[in-house]
Amino acid sequence: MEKTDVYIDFERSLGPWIGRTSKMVDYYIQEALEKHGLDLTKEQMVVLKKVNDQNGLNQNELAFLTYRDKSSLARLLAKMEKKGYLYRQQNADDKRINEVFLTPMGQDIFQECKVVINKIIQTIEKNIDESEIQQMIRILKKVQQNFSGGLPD
Amino acid sequence: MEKTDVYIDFERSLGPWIGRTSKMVDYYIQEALEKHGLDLTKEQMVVLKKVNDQNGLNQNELAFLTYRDKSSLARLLAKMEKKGYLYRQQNADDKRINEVFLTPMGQDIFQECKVVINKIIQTIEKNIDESEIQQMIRILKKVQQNFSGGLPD
DNA sequence: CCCATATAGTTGCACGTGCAACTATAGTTA
DNA sequence: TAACTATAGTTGCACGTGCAACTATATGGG
Repeated sequence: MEKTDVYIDFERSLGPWIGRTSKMVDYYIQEALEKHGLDLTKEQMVVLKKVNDQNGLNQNELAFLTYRDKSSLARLLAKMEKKGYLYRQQNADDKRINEVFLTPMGQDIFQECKVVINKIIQTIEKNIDESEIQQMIRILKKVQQNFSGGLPD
Repeated sequence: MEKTDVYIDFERSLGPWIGRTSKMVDYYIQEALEKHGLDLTKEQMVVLKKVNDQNGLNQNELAFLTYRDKSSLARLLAKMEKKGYLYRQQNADDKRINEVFLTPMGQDIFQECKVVINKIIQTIEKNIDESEIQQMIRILKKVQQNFSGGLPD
């Protein structure tokens, strides 16, 4: 390679490491959910947890809080509603709004889910001490801030 | 919340931070590619780079090296072949094998791509010094190792 | 030589994604 | 009240994903 060539060392940079680790975390979560016999995807789990924590949120709020497009959220809700985990209730004052609630069945599923979530957290953070976790989160925040300014020209 | 309740603080744990940052990185890359007028997705870029670095890999190797299922890879290749970025050549000795090569057009696209990749690396790592990057990669490796043992019971 | 097994690649399926266009309702202003 | 605008949610589209079943070619043993 010539000196003037732009050297690409993407592998040694943060991006691919974050991406690959994220992918592994996702696989692990999916596997853990299946192993516990839960009929849930990782994405559905995130929505289930959010609805459990804050009952009655509308779809736009839920989409924002779970970092997805409102159309993606609508489709997740449709599937979870079909499985009987939650229901959408039209707001009487503003008929455009659907408020989302867990069914008793959804609440039960979430109780099971909590066990899995805790197991996941323990596995991810095994052999990593609290100071390292804080350090890591601090740097990840920096990375996120680096994108807030938009694209450089 | 009762003391006996399993407290879930997923938000303060590493998992969601890694996932969200990864998502932001992906959006950023996609945006950067579009802004440079490159008709490429982030995933196609990864494949393009790998084929550029190692010409003549077969599909299985390429799938392994880019961390995807061989079927996902096959579909990426089909799209990139259709756009004229690469071609697949059946191995004469073992007709099951396709070896993958960049076309001249694919090589040109990759040259453009390099500029974008370097811009991405710079943006991600802005205000983060080398020791922090090394620290981060060290912890991410630990997280990945935590999954290698399979699921705990 | 033939059959069983292994391997490379493809295809069908169900999942999730964002964007853009669309419907319906709400609110505001002439 | 009618018209314009904003907002919540849905739908079509193209993208990418893994798994399982499938085809075709290779290989090794009886």
